[in-house]
Amino acid sequence: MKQQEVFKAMADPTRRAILKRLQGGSLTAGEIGEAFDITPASLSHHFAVLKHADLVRTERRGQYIVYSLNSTVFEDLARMLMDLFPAKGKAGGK
Amino acid sequence: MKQQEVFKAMADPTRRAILKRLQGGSLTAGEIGEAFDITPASLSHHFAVLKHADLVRTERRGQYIVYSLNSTVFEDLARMLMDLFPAKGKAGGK
DNA sequence: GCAATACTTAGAAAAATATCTAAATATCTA
DNA sequence: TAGATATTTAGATATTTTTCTAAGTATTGC
Repeated sequence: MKQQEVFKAMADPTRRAILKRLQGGSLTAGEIGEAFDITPASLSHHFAVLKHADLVRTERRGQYIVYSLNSTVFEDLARMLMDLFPAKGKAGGK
Repeated sequence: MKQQEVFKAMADPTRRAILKRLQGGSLTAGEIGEAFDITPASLSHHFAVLKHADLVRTERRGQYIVYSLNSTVFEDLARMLMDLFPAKGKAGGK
């Protein structure tokens, strides 16, 4: 996991909202964009950041591009966080 | 939890390194600073961001100011992430 | 092939962030 | 109280990020 890229990606509220929209399942770029008051170009930039962080996956379907969540990275991130703070009850910790 | 503040705080590598240093226990601002090639003023700015996100707690001890982790927020953040991605195995999810 | 649709890339402007120097505040100790 | 140490605040500058407009690429359907 590229930690820096992932955290940077998560730091923007628009991007977090995009991820949230994808919770329900895959959507095309256009479908995602409907929810935001932002140009397609700006949206595309956000997609690029999310993709670079490997938080989303893409697949072309005809003239559409379909985005979906990459749950794996979320799991890694959550694990990383759990690792970052000292376990209070348990002995664990890397 | 102020989600936006927390994510923004975590997005900077220096701040994540500060948090990491605090895993071992409380440290004074100066002790933390030893590890970084950055002025006390800049460091202080990072402390302010971390404090604002409630990721660290402070306590004055004489002329020193002692910083320590606030594990609670890390737990909240980890939970939030688990919530953000669709549970694959379990049925859960808010 | 040509026009329409969906999306991305390039380049510029605006806004936010990180860093610095200088000065201020708080506390200790002589 | 004065001087030294620890840290923060203020204000300026440099860098990064977000957003936009305009132009480019890919695909569909006539």
